[in-house]
Amino acid sequence: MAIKVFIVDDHYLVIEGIRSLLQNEKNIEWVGHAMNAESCLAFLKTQQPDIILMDISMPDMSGIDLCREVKEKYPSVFIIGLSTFNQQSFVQKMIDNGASGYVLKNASKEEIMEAMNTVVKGKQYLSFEVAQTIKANQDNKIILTRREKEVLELIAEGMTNNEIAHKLFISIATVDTHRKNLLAKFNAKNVASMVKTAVQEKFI
Amino acid sequence: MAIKVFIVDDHYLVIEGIRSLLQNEKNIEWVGHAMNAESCLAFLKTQQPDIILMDISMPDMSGIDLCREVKEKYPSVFIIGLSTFNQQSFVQKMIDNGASGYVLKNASKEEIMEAMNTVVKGKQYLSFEVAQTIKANQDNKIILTRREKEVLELIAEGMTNNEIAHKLFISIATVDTHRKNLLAKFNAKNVASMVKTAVQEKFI
DNA sequence: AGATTTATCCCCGAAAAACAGGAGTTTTCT
DNA sequence: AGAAAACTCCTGTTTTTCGGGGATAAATCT
Repeated sequence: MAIKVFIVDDHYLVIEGIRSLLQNEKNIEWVGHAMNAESCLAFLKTQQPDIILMDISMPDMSGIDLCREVKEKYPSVFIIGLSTFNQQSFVQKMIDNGASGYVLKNASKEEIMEAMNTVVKGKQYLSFEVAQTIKANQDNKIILTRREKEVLELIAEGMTNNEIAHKLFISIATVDTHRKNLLAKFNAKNVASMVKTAVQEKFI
Repeated sequence: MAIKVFIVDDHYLVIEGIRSLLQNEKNIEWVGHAMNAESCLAFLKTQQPDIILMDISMPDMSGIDLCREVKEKYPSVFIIGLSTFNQQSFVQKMIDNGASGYVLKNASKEEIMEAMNTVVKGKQYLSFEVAQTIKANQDNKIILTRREKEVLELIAEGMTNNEIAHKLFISIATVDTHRKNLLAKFNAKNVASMVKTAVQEKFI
């Protein structure tokens, strides 16, 4: 029996690409597409595909949130994240929210087919590059505590230790300690370089 | 006579999408595709299309550079930038390097057709959203001098005024002045907030 | 229950940045 | 050639950061 595939992506070209790709595949049945989260949910009320290929960036709702919502309502539908961004945080969130796979948009036809055939069996599929990045990132990952994240953000807002202390109702000394620990964790010699990497690595 | 179209994009799905889209257009002739800059240049040695649809992000060379190279060697070929990113700096650079148009990947078939029909006449085509963003960005744009950019980058590297002064062979006082002017231009009260916006707005 | 992590607080002193305000010289544009 | 912009340098003062310490209570994990 053919695998029923649905796709959600606001990029018209990608939808066309997938459609064209799957056209000649016998064990794949294209059941439709949506260009935003809302119409995807509307479609699911009428029928459920076996697999949803889901972009992570959409106009009305992020794929991350849509993924959770779909999985809550229709647990039997398998979801494969589809994205240009090989970014560990996105992948992790998709998986956390119930996605079974993650494939980059520069994937080959074979890879996409393999991904679908894998997840439909209940297994997980991550494209090679994604798996690589995740592994690499997990090794040299900076882990911040809740409080440190708060302080980091306020520092990046341009607030002084004094101002942060008042805002968080803690002592200046405490803020200073957090600041020191942040600098150490980021291996930065001052806030300028710390904020730079923090923004680049999406901490802020 | 049909417009000869070539596409360079490392995203397989996008190539498939475009191909599928153009298939039924009578005045469009698909002459081929490449998935990286090198094979694009190789193709151009054998024949020149009327239009190249060019992704800005590619594995071996950025579309920005490829655009310049192609335009130098084959000035009669029109180039349309193709990207997911609606980012003013990219668009500007593509245009500066000789591109005649810029279209987002979530464009409709009609928009892409219009873009091609426009640029082939020698006119410029920017997709609506892109034009909007450019206009919006030009209004509240922070303009930095060469020296200020240098200093900004070194600040973000974590260097002190003293270190920067030595590196650039200027006085500490001068670095301090640049720093002051930078803070004023960014409307920031310290480097932390300045670096944050600088990174976010792609100055770094 | 014991160990680890997290969050809190404190001191000191040197270094650096931020703030204020002025001023001369060289490029660049018109 | 003249104006504007960019780059350069200066003196001071105040504020903030940064690099060392060390310490205690509470939460979390094993």
